[in-house]
Amino acid sequence: MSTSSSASPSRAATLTDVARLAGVSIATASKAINGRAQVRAETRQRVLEAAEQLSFAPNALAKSLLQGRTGTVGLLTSDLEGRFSIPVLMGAEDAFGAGRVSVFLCDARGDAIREQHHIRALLSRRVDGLIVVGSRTDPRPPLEGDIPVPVVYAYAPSEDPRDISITADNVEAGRLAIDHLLSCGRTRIAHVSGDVTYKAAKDRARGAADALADAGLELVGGRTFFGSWSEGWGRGAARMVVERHPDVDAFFCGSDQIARGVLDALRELGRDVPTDVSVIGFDNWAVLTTNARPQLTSIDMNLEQVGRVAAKRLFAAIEGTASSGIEELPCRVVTRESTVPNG
Amino acid sequence: MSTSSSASPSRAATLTDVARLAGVSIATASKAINGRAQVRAETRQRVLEAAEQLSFAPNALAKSLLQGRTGTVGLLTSDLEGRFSIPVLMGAEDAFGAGRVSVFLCDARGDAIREQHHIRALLSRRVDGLIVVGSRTDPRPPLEGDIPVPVVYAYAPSEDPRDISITADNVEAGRLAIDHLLSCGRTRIAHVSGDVTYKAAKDRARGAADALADAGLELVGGRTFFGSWSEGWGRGAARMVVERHPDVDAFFCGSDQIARGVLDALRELGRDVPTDVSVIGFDNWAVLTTNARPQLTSIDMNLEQVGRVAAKRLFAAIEGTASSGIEELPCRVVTRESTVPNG
DNA sequence: CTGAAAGCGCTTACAG
DNA sequence: CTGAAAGCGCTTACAG
Repeated sequence: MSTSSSASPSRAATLTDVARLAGVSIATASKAINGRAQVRAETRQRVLEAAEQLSFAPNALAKSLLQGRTGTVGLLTSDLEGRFSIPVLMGAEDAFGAGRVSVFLCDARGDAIREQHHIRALLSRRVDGLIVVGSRTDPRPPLEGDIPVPVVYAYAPSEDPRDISITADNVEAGRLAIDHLLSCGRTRIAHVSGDVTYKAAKDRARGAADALADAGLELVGGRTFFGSWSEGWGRGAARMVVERHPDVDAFFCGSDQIARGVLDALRELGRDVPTDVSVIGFDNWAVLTTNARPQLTSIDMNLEQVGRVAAKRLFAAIEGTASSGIEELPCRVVTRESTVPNG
Repeated sequence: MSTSSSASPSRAATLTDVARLAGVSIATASKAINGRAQVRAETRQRVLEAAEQLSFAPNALAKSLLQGRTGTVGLLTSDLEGRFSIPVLMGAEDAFGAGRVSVFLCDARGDAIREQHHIRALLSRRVDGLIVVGSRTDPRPPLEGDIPVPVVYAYAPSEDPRDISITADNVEAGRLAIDHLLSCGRTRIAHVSGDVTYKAAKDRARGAADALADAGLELVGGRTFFGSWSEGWGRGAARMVVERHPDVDAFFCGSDQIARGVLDALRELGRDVPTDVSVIGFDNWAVLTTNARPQLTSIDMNLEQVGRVAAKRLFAAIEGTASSGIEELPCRVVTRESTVPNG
């Protein structure tokens, strides 16, 4: 069907080419192609056929130059290999709509110089706006310098309350996790989490403590066990908790990696999940949750939704309808085999 | 330090603004800013100061329109959430250099219509070239239609030998894995891999068989055990292999997920890794390899390098220096605790 | 209904 | 060394 030969790319056709082939002026060709009313049907037909025949794709650069809008946005991240940027990016791409808005992706790799280079380049290319994605929920310094277009911060909010920031509600997520475990009939709940310097870790712990307090309970051990975001820490912490608090009946883990470690330790200690102990993870990272034994219940931060909302807010800001401040979006529980009601 | 207020974005300055402020013509301003020789030093200084003061960023759209080159490329993927696109993308971004070339990222989500929309949009934006990233090494149909710019296929090669494709050498990777196990003194080697419909799975198996044959050996069980790319399959396959072939002393796994399953099964069967049995995975996916017990030796496909080379080939093609055909890049062994020499 | 002309922001010969 | 003019590809009033 396709007779394409990528071996011999031809010069892109211009409106002048189309007009010439159709035997009209470029003004008329322009109107015909853009569906303006004042064109005779027969003429429009002739122009469209010429355009088709030449595979005419209107030069967006020329259009943008006239209209002062490019229909492009820049997406700045420092965490491409991490698992935060990608869902946000997909959500944003989704919200913009395929082809309507094009996204420049830039990874600064945590390097401030590199970030400056990228910002300069993006502004030169006249992006209509910028989305800045971070990998931690700790507020970050706003972009430096005079940015003549709207900026939205996704996942990692800006320190400046006048900026627009979209992130996940980690306090509420902590509550969700505990409420889920409570609804499974658990009351002796331990919270094993990661690096305490992360705001996300502290927020989840606070939400968990609040939810337990509301139920007249408290965490096993009286506090959150902070450590690192690793399976190894999960294993060690689980062993310690079981030894000191043999009546523990549930673990709320600060990440799926920690949860995997907890699951392994519990199996080796002869505690059945979910019969004896329920386990809930965090992040809902498929490669970890679906391969776990048993499959892992986890909290999903709906990062694609964060991206989608960020894109919408950016749109609104471009249109001049400015919101501002930090908007915290809800997380959700994804139930799998590691937690069951009244287990 | 930064007095920026992202709350009040100002209109982007133009060359006319700079020229006016410096008291020169826009032609002179242009020359001064672009380092052309024919400008008096004092004049140049004045122009540069004006530009600085106005945060002047030259309009790349206007420049591109003149020069017929945009300094942008499109990166088309269908596998953003997967683990193949991101490293390739990072490598490409790396090769292009921060700010010199900007990358439009488009995720088609496996939808042909969506892909067409993205291609149209990218061509409208006059990208200088296209990189198409796939998640499987099975050759894929080339992009449809008349693409007036060079295209490079990364990881997933094009079916058309006239196209430029860069991928990883999975046959050689199979040899590398076996050679590593042989050099650890292993001779009873099993190969547990994933979905047999993947060319990558078949290629790795072929390389493994070839390397063993060169050493006068063959795979334990006389063949590769194909299954799925999951931990569950790794666990089941390992149990089966150990039962039928108790003298097995090494596992070459088709993915790190499979390897994690194999490690778990071996531990539960009381086989020590790496003393009794060596295990090598594939993909070198950090979250799996570094959290494994013991840490997992794995094959790294150097996907960033694939991206870097793809970017270079695209550059060359844009400059008119066309290469063509499939270029297969070497993989490498990343040694960790799960394999040791003469264990 | 159709087309000549101006202009978006820039660069590049070409005069002065 | 400096500047007026043409032109990249398009759209949009404005005449005809």
